Amino acid sequence: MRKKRTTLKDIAEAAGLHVSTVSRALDPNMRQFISDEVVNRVVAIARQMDYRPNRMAHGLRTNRSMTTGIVLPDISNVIFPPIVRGVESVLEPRGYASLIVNTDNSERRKERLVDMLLARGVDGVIHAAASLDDRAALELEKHGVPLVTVNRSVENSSIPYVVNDEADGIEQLMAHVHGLGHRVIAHIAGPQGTSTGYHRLLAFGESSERRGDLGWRNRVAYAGAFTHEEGRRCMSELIARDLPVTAVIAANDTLALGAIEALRAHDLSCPGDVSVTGFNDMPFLELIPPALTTVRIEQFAAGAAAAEMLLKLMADEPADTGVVLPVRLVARASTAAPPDQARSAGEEPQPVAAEPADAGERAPAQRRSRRGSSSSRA
Amino acid sequence: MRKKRTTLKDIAEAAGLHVSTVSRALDPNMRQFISDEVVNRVVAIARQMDYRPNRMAHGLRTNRSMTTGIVLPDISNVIFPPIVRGVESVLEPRGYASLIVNTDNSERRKERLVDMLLARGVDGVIHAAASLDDRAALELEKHGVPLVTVNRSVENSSIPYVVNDEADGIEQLMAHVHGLGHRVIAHIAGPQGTSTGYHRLLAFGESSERRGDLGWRNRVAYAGAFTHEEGRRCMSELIARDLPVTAVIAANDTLALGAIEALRAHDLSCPGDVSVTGFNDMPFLELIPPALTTVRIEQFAAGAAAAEMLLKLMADEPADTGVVLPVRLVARASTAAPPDQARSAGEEPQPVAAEPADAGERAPAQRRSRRGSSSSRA
DNA sequence: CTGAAAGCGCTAACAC
DNA sequence: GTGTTAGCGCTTTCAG
Repeated sequence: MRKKRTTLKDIAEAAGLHVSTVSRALDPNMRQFISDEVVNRVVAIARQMDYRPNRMAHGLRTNRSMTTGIVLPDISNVIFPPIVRGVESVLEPRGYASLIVNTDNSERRKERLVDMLLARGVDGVIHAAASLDDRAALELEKHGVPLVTVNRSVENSSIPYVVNDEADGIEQLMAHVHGLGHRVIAHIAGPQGTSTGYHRLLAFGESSERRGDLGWRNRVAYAGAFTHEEGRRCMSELIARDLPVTAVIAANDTLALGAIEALRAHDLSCPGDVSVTGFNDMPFLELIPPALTTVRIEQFAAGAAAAEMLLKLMADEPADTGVVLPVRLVARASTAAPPDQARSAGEEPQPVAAEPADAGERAPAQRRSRRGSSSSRA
Repeated sequence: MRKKRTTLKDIAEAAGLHVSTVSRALDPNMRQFISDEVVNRVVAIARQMDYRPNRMAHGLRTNRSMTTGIVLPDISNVIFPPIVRGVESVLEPRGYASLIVNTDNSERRKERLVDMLLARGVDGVIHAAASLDDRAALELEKHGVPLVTVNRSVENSSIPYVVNDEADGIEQLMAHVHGLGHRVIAHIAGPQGTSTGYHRLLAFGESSERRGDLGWRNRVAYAGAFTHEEGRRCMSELIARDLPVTAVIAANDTLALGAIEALRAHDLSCPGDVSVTGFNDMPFLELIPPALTTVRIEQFAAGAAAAEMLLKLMADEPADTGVVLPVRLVARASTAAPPDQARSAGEEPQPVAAEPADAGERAPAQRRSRRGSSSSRA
């Protein structure tokens, strides 16, 4: 059985004052209207009685719970915890606590969870699991709950967002592999219901066309989720299409890891036969061979920026409609010059590492290669 | 500005009933006292008006917030998210939401955060960041807030816990390396203020002595935290002691990874010169060469078990005083037979792989070896 | 400067 | 079965 908490009333009785006076004495903004003597006495008694304001009562009265919601696809996914820490780095010092929920990419679940957050009267929500047409987000908007999406955005809405520069990230990757000599480049696209999957694909297409590659559509495989398994499946699919692909831009690191696994299963090496790139720069990535070339996104900073925006919204101050954070290429070992030569089929000559073209079509599966090296016992 | 929520009063007016009647009609446990006709009407109106019970008001009245706290060292540490998911897998279906806080291993911070949880009236707390003498946990106990520690335990207290079988895990690792022929085994001990660090060291000592090794104390390096850097530092320290160590039992995976890095920096190979083991079996570990031999703990199950206990405590039902979950050895590539021969100095002959002893003392740094293989570009 | 009174939205005796 | 009343702990007019 729990001990009864001390309330303002208890303090009031102990101090021989009215509760409202005690309330004022304990409220930094109201202290000015109370004599110093009383303030000191009340504060002393409060401390001594181990008083802790009841936030539920406070919230009921003021309609502010000092609690926010953080909606994630899955906290187990390594890219989200840093976002959460970023959010809390700004919210916690301001007195907010966070209810964290995981949608597991289920829209139904998402709506249930948002309902739950609403029921608890959250003052605002950070949404890292948004889909392009996010019903739950619109529901929050409808109820006037301040909302910022982070990492992903909601299309055709005025919902403020903090996202990464997907287009620039893809462009940097494309420039990198192009510079290495690759001319036939494939894409493992992420779920098209998410802004990340969608915009990265878009950027891949635009970047391809900018380089004179109009046939890129044939070289896209669509992942249903940002998972290892889907990466594997998509890579197998690409291999089965028997195109002369020498580089694969995966929509994120997890897909890339799966893709490399599939290559290995087909006796192809990365980067010997096929170069592969990721997106996000997950922790520990540099330790997994071949160390993945990827694009680094600043998750902590994104979370912090989103929280700053949310603070403004919660205070009814004007806030940005959106922030796009810069990203940067991290070139590692999973990309290298294509096997044999760089091919070119009508493009302008490239400045970097572009050897004279080799006209013949070449299936990607033609050369035997070393397998992954990590699991043999010494 | 937020739209006003519909309240019981709104429904009461719309239905021409009293709020208390509406309250009963909406409460599954009170429905029985209300006529079906009214129940149906109320439910219909509630749905139509998008009614959502105000949990703050409910909590204020009933003294139950339907919210629990989860205290972690750091959600960014990959072993904790699965625990959280395990907890929520049982709590969420029962209507609880969770406030997650990160202590960053600071006792001061921990107390502040527990204060914050108390202020929000959490119905119970899952504590995964307990220290052996945890003031914050005792504070919670004092206030009568149901509490279960998970992963770690609090010494000399009656606080219920869910932990892993540290002793058995260490024993399995010791049996494994001993079986491979290792006789001079070191330990990188975790922080001695945590039950994991403390009990693993204890188990290392007992297991050593059971095998006739009484000199193990000289082969222990103490890490101040479960970090990569500390693992590196401790391994360097062990190397500097110039003992004929051929195997190192690190208190967890992160320390082990740091240790392997230090070996590499000293031109020693793992497992060629020194075998290294971890504890926890973090995700992706099998992909990082040399794949670490470790002990797998069931984090999700631990979280779920802790939550089950918490549910009982919150319902004032009798609960276990503690649960010890079994662990299991995962042998991978970071352990192998010692270089040259297995040494033995007075122990009984070992059944597995124990070659005749080599009498000479041998410094661990004597043989040059291959370096880590992950970062070369093709 | 301090006190009195009302009420946030809900539940739980207690009436009828 | 349903209405009445009181009150959880707090803030916030309104008086004085």
